[in-house]
Amino acid sequence: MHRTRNHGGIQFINLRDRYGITQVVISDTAGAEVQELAASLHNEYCISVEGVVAGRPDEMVNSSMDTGEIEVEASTLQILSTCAPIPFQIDEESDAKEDTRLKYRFLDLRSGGMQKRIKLRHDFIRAIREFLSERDFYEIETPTLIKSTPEGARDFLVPSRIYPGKFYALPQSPQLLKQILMVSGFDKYFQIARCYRDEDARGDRQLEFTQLDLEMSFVKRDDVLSLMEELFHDVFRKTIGYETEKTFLRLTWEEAMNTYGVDKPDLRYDLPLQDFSTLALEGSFATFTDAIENGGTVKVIKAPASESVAFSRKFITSLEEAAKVYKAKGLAWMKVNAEGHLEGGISKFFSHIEEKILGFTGARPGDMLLFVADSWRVTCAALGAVRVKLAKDLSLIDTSRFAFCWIIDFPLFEYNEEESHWEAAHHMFSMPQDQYIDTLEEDPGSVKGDLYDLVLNGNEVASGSIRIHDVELQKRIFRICNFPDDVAEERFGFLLNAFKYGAPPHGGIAPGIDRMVMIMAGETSIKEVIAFPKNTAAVSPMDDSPSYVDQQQLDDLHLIIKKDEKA
RNA sequence: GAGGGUGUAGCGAAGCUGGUUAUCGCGACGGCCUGUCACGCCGUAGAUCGCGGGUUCGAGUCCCGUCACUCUCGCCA
Repeated sequence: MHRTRNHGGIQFINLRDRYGITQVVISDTAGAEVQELAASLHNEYCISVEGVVAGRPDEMVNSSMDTGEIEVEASTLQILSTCAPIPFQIDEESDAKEDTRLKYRFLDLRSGGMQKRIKLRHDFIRAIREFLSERDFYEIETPTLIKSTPEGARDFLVPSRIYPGKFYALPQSPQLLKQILMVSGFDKYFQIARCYRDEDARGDRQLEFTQLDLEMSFVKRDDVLSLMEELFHDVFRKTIGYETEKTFLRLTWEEAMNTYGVDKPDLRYDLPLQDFSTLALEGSFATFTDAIENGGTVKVIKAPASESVAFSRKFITSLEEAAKVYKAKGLAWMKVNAEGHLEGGISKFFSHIEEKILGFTGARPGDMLLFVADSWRVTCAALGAVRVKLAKDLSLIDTSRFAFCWIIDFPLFEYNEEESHWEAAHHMFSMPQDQYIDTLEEDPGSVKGDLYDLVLNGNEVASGSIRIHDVELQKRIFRICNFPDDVAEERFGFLLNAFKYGAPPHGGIAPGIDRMVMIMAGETSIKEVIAFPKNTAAVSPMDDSPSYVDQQQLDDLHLIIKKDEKA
């Protein structure tokens, strides 16, 4: 029972189920007994009503309600279950704090919004299964108790009762198993796979999450990309009636970093970054020239004049704060005044090349230019953050769009300063691009991989690659990543062994289901599309996991708990 | 590991520079009401202001500490 309105002689009940709300009328015709029982009803009771569905009198039609033209004239009423006082009201969207919503998730899930999002998630997964099944993919389950392999994130470990001191790990993804399925001849595989990574949670990250895991044999990069383009075109149309582009824009990693400052650009707005280094050298602003002499880069972004937001000191400071999060030391600026001249900020260092700057940036009266000078990485990241904040604050985001793009040609390796060795930027099973294969070891940092990410509205929603299927090449990659042959053999021997037996070339991708549904639902937290999520402290407030276990369970698992130093 | 924000009744909020009995809406409880649909009207109860300490004649308000939640950096291929 959603709500009731008792007028003494007549009572209305809004009866709610998964499909919506229908009005029940309790009037004289129901009889005194039913009327009396109805008067005792409270919100969220579970009730059973029998009666006649009838059209409402003309003037009583409620046009704002799907079922507003009819009502049920009750003849019998039964209380199936009463309800304790509820901690928050159940409406379309709950206004309770997230913590409270999670503690009483069974109530929160009754809200219209949660019901819709869970349905959307179901529809999305169903459409994916249908699309891929029609294309001859097999859905194959892989184990959730696997060997712990060093792949990047921390593993969740499961102690073995039978083998003291040995552990299973929960998969960070079915990566190695799906590659082995390729060796086994299942050349088109997918799975709606749960993945586990023991790292800190975020708004768009849970420690367990769901991927569409997918792999194909005998494919090149473009085969995977075009399959995904068709898949999402089909699935978006079927689930939310949105027509995506037939093909998605492709940017190289370098292009994306240079133009948008991130490897996951939001293309619902433009606001490109421009390289200002050449012009900076013509000016006399020491911060810029110093940065360039130290091998750095100066970049500029143009903030278009806004009617609603003044480019005040306070506003610029808030942008500078955004830049500083990404290690920029500051944010330089200049404005174009009504006469079309540069003024304020650092403009005095550049007055002699005003024309060039205005031409280069296309800045018009009322616009503002914002600069960061630092190492290439810091400059890109910091100004990229400024770009995102500008788009939000100046309301430049077209929220009706779903803007997909591919990011390709990622670096294969990055250097781990703390541990002084190279490691895989993506994972160690991705294929280097052909032109680098002979000389991998000479300059790992310059090697581009056959890697691709799918980006949607500024979120990384899928990541994949063409894989290595050659034992020797795989071993070379392991060696570069500080896994000598004996260690690699111990950790990944089963994969190397499989590759000895006629492994086909293969590649795949893994779109994140939670994130995609989140974006489709217009939400900014994946908790809104997960029935039972955990909070940022990795706790489930409803069942209070994680929890302590009995000593007997620990004994069975041969575990001794070290006393916390703080305790 | 680090930074920002929040914490006042079951829920959501207000409470200005410290000053009577901590305010409002929703909800709950009791009553009235025959066409409502966020029904309406009358009434009642409900708060150690997250917790601990300090400053003060006096603390929801100021200071220190601490806990919880949340966002972000790190981390997460």
